[in-house]
Amino acid sequence: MKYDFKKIEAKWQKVWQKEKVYEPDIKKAKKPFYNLMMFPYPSAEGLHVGNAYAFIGSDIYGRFQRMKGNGVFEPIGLDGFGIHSENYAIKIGAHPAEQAQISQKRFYKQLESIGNGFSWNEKLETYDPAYYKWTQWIFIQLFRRGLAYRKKQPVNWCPSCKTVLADEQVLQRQRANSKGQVATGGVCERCDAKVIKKELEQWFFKITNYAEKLLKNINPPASGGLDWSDKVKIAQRNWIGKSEGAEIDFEVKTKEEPNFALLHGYGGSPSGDFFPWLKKEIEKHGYKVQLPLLPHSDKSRASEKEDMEFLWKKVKFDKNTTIVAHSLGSVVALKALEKLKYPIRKLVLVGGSLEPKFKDHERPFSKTFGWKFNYNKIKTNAGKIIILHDSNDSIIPRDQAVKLSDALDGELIEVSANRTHFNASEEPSILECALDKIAVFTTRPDTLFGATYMVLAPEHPLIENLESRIQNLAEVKKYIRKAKKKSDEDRIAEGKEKTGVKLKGIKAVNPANGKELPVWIADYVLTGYGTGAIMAVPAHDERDFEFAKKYKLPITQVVAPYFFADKGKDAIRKDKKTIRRKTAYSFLWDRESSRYLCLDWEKFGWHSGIIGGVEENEDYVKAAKREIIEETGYSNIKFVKYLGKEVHNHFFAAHKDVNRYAVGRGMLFEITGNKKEAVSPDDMKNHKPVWIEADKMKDWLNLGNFKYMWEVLESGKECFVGNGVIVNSGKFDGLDSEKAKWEITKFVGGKRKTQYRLRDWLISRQRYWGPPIPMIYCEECKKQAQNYADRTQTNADKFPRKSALSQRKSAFSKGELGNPGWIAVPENKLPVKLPFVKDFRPRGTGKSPLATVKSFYETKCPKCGAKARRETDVSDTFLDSAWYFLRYPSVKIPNSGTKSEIPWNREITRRWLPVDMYIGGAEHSVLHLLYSRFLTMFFKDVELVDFDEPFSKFRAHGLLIKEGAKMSKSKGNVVNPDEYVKNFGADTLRMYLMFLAPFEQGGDFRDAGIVGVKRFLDRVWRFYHNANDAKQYANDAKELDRLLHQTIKKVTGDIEGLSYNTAISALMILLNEMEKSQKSLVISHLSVFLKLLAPFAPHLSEEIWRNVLGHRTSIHLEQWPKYNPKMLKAETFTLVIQINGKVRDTMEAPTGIGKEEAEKLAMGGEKIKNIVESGKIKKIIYVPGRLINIVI
RNA sequence: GCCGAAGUGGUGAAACCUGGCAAACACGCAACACUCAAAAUGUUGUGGGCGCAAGCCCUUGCGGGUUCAAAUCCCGCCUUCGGCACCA
Repeated sequence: MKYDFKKIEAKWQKVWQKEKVYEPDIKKAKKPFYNLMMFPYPSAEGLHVGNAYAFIGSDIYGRFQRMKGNGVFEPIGLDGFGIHSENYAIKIGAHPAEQAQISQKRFYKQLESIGNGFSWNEKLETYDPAYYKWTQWIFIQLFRRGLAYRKKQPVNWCPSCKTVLADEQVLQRQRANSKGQVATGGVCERCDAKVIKKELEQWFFKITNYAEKLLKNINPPASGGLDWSDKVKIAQRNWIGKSEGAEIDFEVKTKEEPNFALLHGYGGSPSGDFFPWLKKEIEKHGYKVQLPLLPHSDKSRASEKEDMEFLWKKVKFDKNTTIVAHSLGSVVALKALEKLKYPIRKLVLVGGSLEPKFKDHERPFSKTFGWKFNYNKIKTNAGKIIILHDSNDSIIPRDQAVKLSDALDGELIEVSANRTHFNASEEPSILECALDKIAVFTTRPDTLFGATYMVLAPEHPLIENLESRIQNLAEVKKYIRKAKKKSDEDRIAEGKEKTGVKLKGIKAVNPANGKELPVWIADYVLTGYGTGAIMAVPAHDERDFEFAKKYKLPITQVVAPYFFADKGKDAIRKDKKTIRRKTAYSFLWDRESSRYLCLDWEKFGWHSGIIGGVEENEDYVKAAKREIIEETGYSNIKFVKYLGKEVHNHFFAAHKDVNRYAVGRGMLFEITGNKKEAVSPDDMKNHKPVWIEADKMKDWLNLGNFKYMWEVLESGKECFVGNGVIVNSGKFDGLDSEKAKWEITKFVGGKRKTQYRLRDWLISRQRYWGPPIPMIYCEECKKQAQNYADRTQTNADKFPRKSALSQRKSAFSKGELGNPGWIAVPENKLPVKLPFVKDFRPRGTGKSPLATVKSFYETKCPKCGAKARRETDVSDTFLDSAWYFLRYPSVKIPNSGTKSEIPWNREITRRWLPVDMYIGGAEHSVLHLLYSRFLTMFFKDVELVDFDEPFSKFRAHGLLIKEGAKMSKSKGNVVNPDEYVKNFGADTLRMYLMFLAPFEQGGDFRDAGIVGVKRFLDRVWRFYHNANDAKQYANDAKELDRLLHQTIKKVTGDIEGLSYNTAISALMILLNEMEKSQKSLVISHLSVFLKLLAPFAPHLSEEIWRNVLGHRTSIHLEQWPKYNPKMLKAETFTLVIQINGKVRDTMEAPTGIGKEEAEKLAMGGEKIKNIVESGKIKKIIYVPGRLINIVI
């Protein structure tokens, strides 16, 4: 009988579907096991063999788990919404909606043909409105809770295709520029044009809110944590990129110094509240302060006229004036600004109010201070405006502060004052607002004293505020414009060379030492990270060093490499005193022979360069020169360069019998002639000069400081980024730099801060083929929302809930308040269906093609009914796939048991999730998995699920290549699985793919190899048809039994570890043996082998199981064989006999023998006897059950 | 530059976690059997060198170390592949 795989495979695929072999009872399944494989995005070219490879590997695992008695759920679906599918449609000139239907059909057919045990009942497609309805719903949930927001952000733009590109569509290319520097740059996937940046306003998800949790959960306590491969965990950890450091404020100084006018409040005075303190603090900075006693301090006299007349007469305002006004003083300040004929520098309103509405206060003001203002006038005159509000203010309600900031377009800063309404005698937040500051994030606050300049990102907001005081504004603006538009291609032209422009007229003050620093803007500082500004410490940061060198900025060392002997012969001795000495270290170079003159301190075991003390009237170079001549005699020498900066070395100097603390510098000298002086024998006493070859230096030198200097010489890296001892930092000198970090931070009033590299998730795509973002923009609601807008994010929750304001606030969700004008589509109006647009191709406008469909975007505001406009962007494909695993089990089950409709059934979700085994491509180990984890955490927080990690176990499959090269259409080496299914059968293809290499490693598909597996299956087929009467034979074959049990053990373990290749090889070995010993077969051998084979070759094994062995039910529902540990052991083993670790003989020995018996056995052999006789036995090692090693 | 993975026959690979006969299992190749012949199938052989042979020597990218014993553990280097890339 012939193995007719075509017939067999088609037959069983149908039967399986009919018998629902692979469909667990979703509601009741016992031991539910969710076996998930990342769903593919389909193209009409059909299933790639890489997809097949991954799916088969996942399926084998699922089948194995099913036979282990689990209710396995193995769903399948298509990720056909999004950019990949759209691009494919563009390429072949089809419409994605129509193409999706064609691709879907083909894909499902192909997926069926490879024989996977899918639950076909639960399939889903991301472009199905029934699915993306929920994708939109999820967007709305995030929006409501303030986790979806709008922000301007540069996007990738292809000027040739005139379209926005997703990051994945930008290919990184390495190119060399004209200078020969190599850099990478982005080019368009489709047309190869250089990609530039363009700014657009987009939707983002605040994944950064979960940064810490995303990081922490990766490395959970042993109890039920994430079983993921380390590689993926590390990749995620790097992506999140946590770093701890400090935020430190630098004060900004301009040529024209500011002066201050402090205006107290009602009933206050220059000696009340924080005013005396504030005046003193500002004066400390050397600025002039005016602090008048205003007429309104006397309640009865409060009036506009009087206050104003007083101000004009007594207080001087100019363009450098900063007004700080407290409480009712704010009203006076505003009126003054309205009348002023020129703008001032800055206005700080502390606990101020727009209208004379003071809570719980008697109000003589209504008549005297019921003023009206011309806000536009005030805005232009006030310069920068800051509204400082105390979140616990008992006098000024918060809505007043919000209104004030709205009316004036001011920056609202909400803090917790030391006393309510800023009534304490010291209020540091006021000082911070009054002075101009640049906040900086650094992980090295210990190097603060070495900050010699400051750099702002080109987009830094402060630049705008300082505009009037920047003397080279035109140049600066030009740089900013260029930087913003800068494409990666431009970067290539520049190499990685840093560029920047100095802000002339602007200085910053180093808070550690009060020194004035120049301020630069440069695009090597990124807007999106930290505060968008850095303190530059060129001596200890390579980037800053490079920049400082290019622009000739000062470099100050503040950390010295520190070498401290705490053990060994040079260890500090407590009984000796420590002598500090300035020391010159040098290497003398002989260019011709490429050797260096060093010192060998034979008695002390030191290998060093030339060492010498620096005398009072000498500098390092002079001292080194003198020392070289004294100690080596060479006098024709020339100084070449310093090797790094100061180095500290603390050790016990045996030759002088003291502890020495040497502070020194390394230098390189070169020999210029062969003149040599005599060296006094006294100088030769402790050490003698030796010449060392350049390539030996690294190994020869054995003192830390010299090793370091040699490294500097070799690498040319003068910048020291390591830890060490603090120098040039005032009272912190001598401290360990690691310890100094937080002491210096504290000293300058900095804050400890944790930064993450992770950025918020950009959701908007200006494309067609995706779920429309379910948002509507309404001008009417914008005004409403702004009135109550919560401008501050930090203290929003502190605000008392019971107040009338918060009740009114509840009319708007957090998202609506944070994004005034944006209203979510009501849930019962979902889905927002993607309209059919004939010309769906991306436009050159930076807008989605949906923006051309009037009937789509013209709508009414669901909140107020006014005319409104729908969002026309669609969401990122990653959003579709970030939650599909939650949907699968609930696809066919309408939700139940919950009040409001949600995308999944809670009970079923509880039963099936988290996913027990998730297999997918390594290329998704960062983004897809991170996004899925983020959404799951969010769902947990809003109580939609009760777990916060979606995938308990994840493994990445390897990449399948063809004949040693990546498969690609341009190479014409793409393998079409259909062909192989047709020619060899699905079972053969399955086994071949898995046999190639470990599943997690990936394999090399070579046509030649597949026949081996085909032969194997042919042999299985023939074997079973010939061995039909095996049951006649007695069970007398111990050897075969043992192999059978060993194979069960091996295959079981290998499948668990995804080592399918070795599992298959074990099956081959077993078949070989069974064929050889047909006579000793029993029926149990036949079933066991077949069951072990079943996950790999499901059709063949099913056919034999039912039609040859005569079973009625599917083999795939059978119990997985168990091995008997007792059956694994043999009665004899091969004793390996080694002489000196080399195998000389082997012999069969009974399993349990001890050392003596083994020895006797070994010596018994002629061969061994001969060898042993020639020498004396030193030692005998016996490894029970394995070998004996005789050492002679 | 940083992070990660990997280097073993003509080829895919196994043994690496847990040190103990390196190359399992397959492909390919060679010879033989069956055949008029071929295909298919089967049998045998197949890391390299020396040898008629028994046997001996060498061999897991390179160099060192630990050990009775190293592909396996440790240190240093080289090469290839993958990811990130001015993250202060």
